[in-house]
Amino acid sequence: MDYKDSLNLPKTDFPMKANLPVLEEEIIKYWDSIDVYKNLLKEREDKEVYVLHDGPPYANGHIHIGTAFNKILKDFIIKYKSIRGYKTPYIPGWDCHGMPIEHNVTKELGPKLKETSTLDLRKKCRDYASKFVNVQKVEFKRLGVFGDWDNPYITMSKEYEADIVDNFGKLVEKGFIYRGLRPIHWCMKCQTALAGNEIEYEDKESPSIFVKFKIENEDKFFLIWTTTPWTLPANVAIAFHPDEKYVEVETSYGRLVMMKKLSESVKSKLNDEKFKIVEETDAKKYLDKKYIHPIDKRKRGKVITADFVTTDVGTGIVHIAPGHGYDDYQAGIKNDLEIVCPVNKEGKFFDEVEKYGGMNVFEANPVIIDDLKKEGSLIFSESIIHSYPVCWRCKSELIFRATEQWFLDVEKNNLRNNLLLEIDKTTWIPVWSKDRIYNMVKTRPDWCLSRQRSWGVPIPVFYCKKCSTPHIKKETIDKIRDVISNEGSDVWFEKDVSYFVKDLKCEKCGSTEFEKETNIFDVWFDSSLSHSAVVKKREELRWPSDLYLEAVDQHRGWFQVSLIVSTATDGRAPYKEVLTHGLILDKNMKKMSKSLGNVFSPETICKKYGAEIIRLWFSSVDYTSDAPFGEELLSSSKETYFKIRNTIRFMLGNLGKSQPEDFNLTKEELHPIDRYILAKYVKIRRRIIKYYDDFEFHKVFKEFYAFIVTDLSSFYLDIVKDRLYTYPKNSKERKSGLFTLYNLLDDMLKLIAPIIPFTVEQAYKFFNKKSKKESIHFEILSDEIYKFEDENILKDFEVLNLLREKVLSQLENLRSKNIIGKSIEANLLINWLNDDSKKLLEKYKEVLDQLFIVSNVKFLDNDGELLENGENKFVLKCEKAEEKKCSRCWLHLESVGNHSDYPDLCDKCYEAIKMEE
RNA sequence: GGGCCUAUAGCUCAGUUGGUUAGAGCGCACGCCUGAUAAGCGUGAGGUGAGUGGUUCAACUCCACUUAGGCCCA
Repeated sequence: MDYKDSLNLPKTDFPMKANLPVLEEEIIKYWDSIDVYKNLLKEREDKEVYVLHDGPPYANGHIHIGTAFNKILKDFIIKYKSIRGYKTPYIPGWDCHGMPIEHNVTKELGPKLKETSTLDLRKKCRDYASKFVNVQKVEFKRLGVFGDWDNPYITMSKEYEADIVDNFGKLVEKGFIYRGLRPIHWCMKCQTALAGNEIEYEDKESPSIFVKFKIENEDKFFLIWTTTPWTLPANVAIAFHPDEKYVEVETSYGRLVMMKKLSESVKSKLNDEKFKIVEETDAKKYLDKKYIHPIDKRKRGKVITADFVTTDVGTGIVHIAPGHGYDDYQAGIKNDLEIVCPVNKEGKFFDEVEKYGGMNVFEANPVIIDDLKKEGSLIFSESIIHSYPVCWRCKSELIFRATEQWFLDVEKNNLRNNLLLEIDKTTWIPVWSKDRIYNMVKTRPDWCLSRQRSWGVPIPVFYCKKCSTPHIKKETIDKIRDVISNEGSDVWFEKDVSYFVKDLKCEKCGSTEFEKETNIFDVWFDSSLSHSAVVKKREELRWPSDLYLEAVDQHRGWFQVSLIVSTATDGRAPYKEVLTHGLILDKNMKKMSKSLGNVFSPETICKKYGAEIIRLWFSSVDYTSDAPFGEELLSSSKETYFKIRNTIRFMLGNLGKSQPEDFNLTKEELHPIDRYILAKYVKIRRRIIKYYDDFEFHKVFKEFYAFIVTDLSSFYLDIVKDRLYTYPKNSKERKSGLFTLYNLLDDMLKLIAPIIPFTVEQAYKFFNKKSKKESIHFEILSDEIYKFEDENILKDFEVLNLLREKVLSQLENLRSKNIIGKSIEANLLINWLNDDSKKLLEKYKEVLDQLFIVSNVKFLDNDGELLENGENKFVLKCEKAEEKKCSRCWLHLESVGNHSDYPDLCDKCYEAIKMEE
């Protein structure tokens, strides 16, 4: 007879197949329909606030896997903190101004650019940014990220722009802002200054030349080395290394001074038979000497020392042009040199420059070399390949060019030291990231705030039309701020000076005619102020933030600029803790790039696999270093997901339609194996909570998944299913199992909710719970489950599990000999050899057959395998069960045949059948 | 060229202050079950710890260098 229908087999509508791409879309619609973000905050109204402030991605293009990684990591934290009972407002933001957008818009315009007014261009940029804000918003939401998507912060909003101007005013008032002439990277094609992060390096071929500079009133020459001949017209000095030895050498070209260490290399390059060292000296000997300028023979140059002088290539003496190099500039400041910059914004020499006026600097290179050759001062020339800065957008080669710019002075008011102190006070995860940003801040130059562009917030300064003196006053800036706060920053390009401020008078010349600054702020200045424009302004947030979380490149970027402005204006860091994650690389740990074709869009993956699969993968990798990503890797994530999902489904299926009140038991009434699995779970859960608190998601993932696989699927669930299927429906044994499943599932769903929010939401719908909420994410993960803590039972099971291992291996042995198939076809003969073992076996004698999933466990002397572990000593042996098989539970038991109305049933199954009749 | 980081099985990760034979899960191979079934269970094979050298009785672990890769800066 087939008793299958009399069993309590699992039954649930929670589907085995997830069909995540569709399911997720549906759940997102559901979340929208219940306004999950707002109502979650409402649920936590009176709770402590946790502020994770979102760093704004750039509103340019679709999101990529790296952006997704960052947002999902943030979402892990937001959802975890929330389910632990914090109120977690999360305001996503977008960085909207800046060069890349303007560049793209400019490119789209093509030749039409010339007819486009600044205002029109800005309008197009604004539309462009808006478009991608909306695109990315949808893409982020699709990943399951909770946030205030209806009210994000947008750096091009009026309020935000006004706040930028406001903070600039504060910085001006405190004296941090100055206007200075300084060499900066200059793109002559884009005609703009570039910030450090807008520069790339490429290999370039440059001339490398040795030029002799005649020492004044002596028949000797300094032999200098340079790779930028075009900077020679701007030469004002030459530099020796302070600690190196120098030599004077007789050559066919006269008596030359050079570094001793490099003289051999110079000799071989010159291939000069006359080459002969005649005197050994050092830099000091030449410091008060002058030399005749290589281009303008009327001028005289100075001799200085500098430690940046290269000692392994060249001649050991370098020419210094403070207007055309950063090191040179620093040396110039130190030695009080003139900053000469005879090059215009198109990269051409000023017309006044003799011979080379109007010539492009790179075109001038060969001409200058030729001239030097003609007059005999060039004594060697070759080509070298070196890495050279290029513009990040147009890829054309950059030059250093001294121009007037607005700067933020990092030394003012002891700012640099304060930054370092603030870095020290902040918690950095991982710890090394503190050293990284510390070293960067320690050596960083002043911040060049101005950009010669259109798409950005204008620098609120006026210039006297007559004498060009800048008018930069807090009161004026505040007035400009008020106008922008009402009308947006476009107004700067629309209206005259008088619209912003009346009765202005030049402090210097008394003129009342002014014009507006045409430069805009570096886009990093915009995002640096989100701590003010967002965290301080939004009432649901609290300043300073608890956490900033961005990729490792933001040590130079957002982490640093935010720290600078916040410390300058508010005297402290805008964050208490900073988490840095690595980047997503391809499966071979190579950088992703379009040209290599190894780029994945999150959208495609969501469509094919689902966001949960990406989330699961992200949770499994250690984000402190870079992580690989590729479609192949996703398949392991997929397997993992199915295992978790199926385990949840099995638990839901066994709980079926039963309600919690159907199996209300006390801890003491529980089956020992149930008490054990709960105790085991508690132990693992404590660790998981700690990992969450430390933001170590890959450990959360690992512990959780290992529990699912090792403790639940292959151990507990495999054991308990016999009890759930075959025991009388209302038996205590069965209730105990249901009670356990219920408590485990209830806690586990909440525990893993931050990682796979969609799946737990779906499971929650099929889960019969008392007092259910609209969403599982409204629930709070309390520590109530810790009441099942039980160290003693864990200790007992350490030994029992060793026994189980032995039993399994013996069963496998029988199976390989075709004596048994499944394990319940066998019996275990076991005996103790000492008191501890006896106690243990007697304590659990009722459940050992279940634990080992065999038909009978018999305490008999036997000739089996010896197991010795610490205080315990057993001998055990498995053999085929010869008892009759119960047709219902399939166990081989003595009691089969006891009941004449059901001769093929054991006692327990007989009882179960009778109760149902 | 400088600062910081990474390197343990095919994959993702563990490995306490240096101390037995370097662990886990997945994947893979083989077997079992067919009452979780596009599931479940068991067993097994996989490692020159990136490389070289050093410190030590003892190094995956500490030090130096090298290689490969990443970020940032020049």
